[in-house]
Amino acid sequence: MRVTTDADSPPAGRARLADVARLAGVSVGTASKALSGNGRMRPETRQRVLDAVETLGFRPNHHARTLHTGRSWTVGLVTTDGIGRFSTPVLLGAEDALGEGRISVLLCDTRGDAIREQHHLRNLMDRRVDGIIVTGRRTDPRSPLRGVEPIPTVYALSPSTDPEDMSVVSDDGNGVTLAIEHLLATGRTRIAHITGPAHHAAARDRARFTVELLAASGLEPATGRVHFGEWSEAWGRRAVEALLRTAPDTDALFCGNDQIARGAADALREKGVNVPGRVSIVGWDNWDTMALACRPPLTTIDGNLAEVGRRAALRLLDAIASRPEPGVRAVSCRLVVRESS
Amino acid sequence: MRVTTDADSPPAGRARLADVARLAGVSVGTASKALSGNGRMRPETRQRVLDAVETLGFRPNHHARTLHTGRSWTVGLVTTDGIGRFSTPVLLGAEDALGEGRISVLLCDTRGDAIREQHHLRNLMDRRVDGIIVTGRRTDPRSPLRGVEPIPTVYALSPSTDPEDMSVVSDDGNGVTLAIEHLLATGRTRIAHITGPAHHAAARDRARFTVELLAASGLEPATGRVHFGEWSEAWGRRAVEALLRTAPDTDALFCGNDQIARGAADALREKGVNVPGRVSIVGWDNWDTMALACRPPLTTIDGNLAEVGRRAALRLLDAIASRPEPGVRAVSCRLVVRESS
DNA sequence: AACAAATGAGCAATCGTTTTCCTGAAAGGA
DNA sequence: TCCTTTCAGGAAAACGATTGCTCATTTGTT
Repeated sequence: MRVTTDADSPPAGRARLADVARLAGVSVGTASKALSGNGRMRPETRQRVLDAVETLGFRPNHHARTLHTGRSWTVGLVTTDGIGRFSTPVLLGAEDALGEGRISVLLCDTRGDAIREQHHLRNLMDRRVDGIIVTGRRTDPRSPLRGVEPIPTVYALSPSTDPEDMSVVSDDGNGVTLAIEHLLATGRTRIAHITGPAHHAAARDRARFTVELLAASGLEPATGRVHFGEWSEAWGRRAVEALLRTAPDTDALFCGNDQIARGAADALREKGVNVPGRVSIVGWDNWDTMALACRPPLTTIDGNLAEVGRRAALRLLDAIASRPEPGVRAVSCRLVVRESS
Repeated sequence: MRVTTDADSPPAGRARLADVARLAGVSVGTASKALSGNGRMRPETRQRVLDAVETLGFRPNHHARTLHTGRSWTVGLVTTDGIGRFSTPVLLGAEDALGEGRISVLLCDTRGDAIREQHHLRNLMDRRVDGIIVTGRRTDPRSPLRGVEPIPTVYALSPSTDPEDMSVVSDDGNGVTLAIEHLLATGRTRIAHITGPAHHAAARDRARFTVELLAASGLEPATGRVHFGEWSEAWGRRAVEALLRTAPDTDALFCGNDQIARGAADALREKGVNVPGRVSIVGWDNWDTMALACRPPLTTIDGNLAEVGRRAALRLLDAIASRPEPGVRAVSCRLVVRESS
């Protein structure tokens, strides 16, 4: 209930377009046109409206506008489980790119729960979001969202299993290439690959690319096989200990993530093996708290996750402007050379 | 432009309340009342409406509702710089508590830029958010938001400098008490405190509480003073090396965060000093990748950051329901005992 | 049986913009 | 001078729900 003492008194609360119009001596419609730049009008009229906007501190009501135009200038950001180390940069990259487009982000954390996901999706549809970005912490493909048909959706980091959907991922093949070529270029040939659990796509893919790429140079992994394990420092240490026994002539370690790499570096140092003198190490993720704290600081592959988020947002904006381009796009990785190689 | 072939045909696109009403054979107003439970009506009438809702898959338009009622069921979550290790759990805790209240979260990352902050605030006001939660990555008090007067605001993690604002923080004093009492209870008396830079409130406050609490037991820090430095492992290592020279009889380290603690643990191990045999270590943050990967796993103080977020959200909900309770509330910490003590 | 009270349901105003007509008036051309 | 364009600006209909008010019916009371 807006309180006004009489018809022409200054309005209580926030100024409405009607107040602006009255002050400028024009109709509401004209005021609207003056602001949107749609209708034609005398420059001085427009200026009067603009001045009135200034004096009253008028800001248009977002919901009224959305109600009429159907565009909410909002996108839903659905994170599959928690907001972790991987989804955070994606999320920030997306928020950044969307902010440029004056679009706001509704955050939905599903905690990996399908019920909660459906719940959030209905909410997003009720709020008439212009689009949805889905991101998870793993690179394993995920099943597409259900029941959001008319709303453009982009999958970031974890691609959709449906190739007709839009997905943006980090290019693991490219990352492997950067790492292996760097090691070969610095004269290493007996390269071991230590990585995470085989049931993670990230581990499997990187391992496969590694083996293929080594084979292309007539090489094979130092121990003849890839070492799957966990994404932990402890696994890195254990793997190195085994490695020093089985293949003591190994001259480089390519690790599936920075934690494994750091564990490996620690184990080597404690065994008196010089890094990078006798063994080079390359990690993956460029996770600063690991890579920089490592002794020596880690050479590592940066998945450019913020860029993945940015690109996902840009594709979403394209799709919203109805230029749908389905398919998976991969963002190149970056090799960050530090002292471990 | 909604396309209908004739007045009574099923509507294209999403169902509106008008469609529900027509199907149920009642007026729009009655249908609305049937759903909100506000008006009185014959049970069978209500049921007809409910059935129609079901058949049409009707979901109310959020913006239309907000436009009329003024409540958007949305809160803005403003993070001061990035979304880091500290703001993430706060954010998740808040999102969780707000989700219970069927409220959505608009994410605003200011990147520490005042211009961007103002920009986001105006946006939030345009969207008529019901409330705002402000969070940062430091515990240093921050200046209150400007120009959001009528909107309830809660500061999480970094309190507002204005005591009349609502703030929720982690209780550093309590954390220090837990840590020191644990060390004393396990027989340690020559306790050193190694922490971050003195220009961080987190470092200063924890140091002050530590000195006070030791004094209360007739003790003083092992070296007679607190060691300020950085929040890094490297500083932890350096500090320990200095400590072993100046005060070799030190029997416990209380570190300002887990990174320092981990660095300290590494340095001690490498000097052949047994942990926890000869020296106990307690860290702060319970940051799993540090605390669990540490050798030995770290005893540490958990700031319960998710709970800080939850409590901030709950206070905000209270304030929205117009029960304003200004002031700073502190969330207790938790001592997580592992093998380093 | 007659009148008052309670109840069920509809009408229409409202929220604040956008946008589509539509109307005068001014300007231009013959 | 008269007729056709162009132009400025207004009136009003959306957009989709909520809610106060009104008006018939029932129901209840002597």
